Amino acid sequence: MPVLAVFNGDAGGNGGWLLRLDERGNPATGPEPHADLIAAMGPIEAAEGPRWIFADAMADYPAILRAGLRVRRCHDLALTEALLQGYDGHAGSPRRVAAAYARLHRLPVPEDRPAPVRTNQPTLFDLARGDTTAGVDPIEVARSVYAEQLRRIAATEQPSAFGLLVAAESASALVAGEMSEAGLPWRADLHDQILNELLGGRVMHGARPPRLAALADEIAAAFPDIPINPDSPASVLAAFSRAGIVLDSTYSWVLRQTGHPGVTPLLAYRELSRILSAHGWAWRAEWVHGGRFRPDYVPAGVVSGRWATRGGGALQIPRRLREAVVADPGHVLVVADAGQLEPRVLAAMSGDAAMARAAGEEDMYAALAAEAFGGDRAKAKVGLLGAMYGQTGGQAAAPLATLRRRYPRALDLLERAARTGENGGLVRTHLGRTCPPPSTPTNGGDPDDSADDPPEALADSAVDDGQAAGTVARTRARGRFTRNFVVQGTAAEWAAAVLAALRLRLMDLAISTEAARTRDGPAAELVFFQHDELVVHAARDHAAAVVEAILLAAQEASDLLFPGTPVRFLMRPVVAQSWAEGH
DNA sequence: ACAGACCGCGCC
DNA sequence: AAAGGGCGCGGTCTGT
Repeated sequence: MPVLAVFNGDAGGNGGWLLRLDERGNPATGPEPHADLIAAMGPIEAAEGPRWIFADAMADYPAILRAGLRVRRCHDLALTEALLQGYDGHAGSPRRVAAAYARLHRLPVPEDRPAPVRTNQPTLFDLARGDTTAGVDPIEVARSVYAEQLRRIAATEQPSAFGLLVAAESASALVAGEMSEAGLPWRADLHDQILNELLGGRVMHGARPPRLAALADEIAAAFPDIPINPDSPASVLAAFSRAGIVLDSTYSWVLRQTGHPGVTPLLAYRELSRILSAHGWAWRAEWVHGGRFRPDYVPAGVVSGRWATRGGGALQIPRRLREAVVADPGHVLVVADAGQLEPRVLAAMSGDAAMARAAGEEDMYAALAAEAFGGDRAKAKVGLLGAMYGQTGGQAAAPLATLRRRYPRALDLLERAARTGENGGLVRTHLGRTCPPPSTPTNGGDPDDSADDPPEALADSAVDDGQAAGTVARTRARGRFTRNFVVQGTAAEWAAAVLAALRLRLMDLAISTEAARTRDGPAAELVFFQHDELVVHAARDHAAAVVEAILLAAQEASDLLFPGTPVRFLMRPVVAQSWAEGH
């Protein structure tokens, strides 16, 4: 039986209401006010483990965690609303929905609670548009939104798939809260060691560390006729131009082609400078505390459903620095990443039997190569990646033609998605996440109101027109976006399902072991997730159980999304002391 | 002085 | 040899 938990949002208070619902979202009892909502939730979680309905788990769950409670399941109204609005062709901006919930939380609850009114309650969408009326009851609004969401989910083309998406998305919000609370183990001493080794030591704020200073001198020496600031692309372009080399960008691969002696120190400078500014001492002072790096995860922060983070650059930690991520004494890190996830997803979702056969192998690219590319693995890989990203020319062109001939169903899925996008249409992932509508030049960057605008169609007859060239380029870009969306988004769904399954298994592991929560911390907990890779921090004794849990979670996710598929989704857990070791 | 665009690159 | 998806971030540069 689902239980709606609404915090009343008063400053710093823990008060709120619980309302038990039936499976259609109708009230099963009256709302219960609680001065300490979390204290009231604890026994219910222990006894029943219900699906909690939260207005916005990303806002509500941290306080619950701080109070020492973890819940097994939830339905997140905000994330679900964004999914449903997206499904209906609206932009479904999570920001708008979040704002609606902030407003919902601020609504005063009528002292004399009226009998629940079934009509005239504003929907969340109304709230999001600011159409609220005074005197509405936030508990009843949340309840009716939930009931309405159940109805809308049931009305989708594939209700069970969409329901799975909602469950996985909601679970992601719980995982994100738990991972932020746990934090990624980060050894400051090792981080220092690496930085010192790379940069030659730490200097006063603002000055260049020795290695960077030396490289800057080398660069200057290579361009004797003109002062050069290696941090400024414009200055670099000017320096090369003075040396007789005219470039239109300073991308590393462009620079490398020049063969100029200044290139080697310049690229080395940029690489080190980036580590210093993005993940150096200043970064650590801001983001690492008590031996833990705690980024703010934003599940579904990317339109494709991938996670984003706010601050801390958590999804861009340079490989070199991963040596500083080391398990606590008596613990291990279990690192697992999904190998070749996106091409396997394509094989499974397209139902292309030949490609699925290749995806049943350990190395899918090698299998494709053996079957269709005379054993040339690189060709198979570049062709398939090009197909998923929308590359048409260059070295991908020839392999693409081969792929289209040998794996027509898989390629057809991609090309249909691209065409739909080019024609202004919307595409969906395997579970039903819908891409945002195209933005139009008239409304600039805000796609929120563009759902009814006429699509930009690809007009071949207008290609000659210089004015239309920009439109054609935008249209093609839209096609590449929708083409990639279906694969990237479905991969994100598989990964979210793995996370959801794994966190339940890890909770069970904690419960079943005596050392569920010793002074050394929990038996095992998720501490990092990045698109197709996860890290579990576990007491050494539980390493084997965690490995098993990861394998089972991956299998569970595959069975949920693609029952019976011959495609193998590889998730290879490695037990290691440091993240770097774990691959 | 501050905001926003652009750049180049880190990760997937 | 050199075209194509999604992000976040810190730096420079431009405009106000």
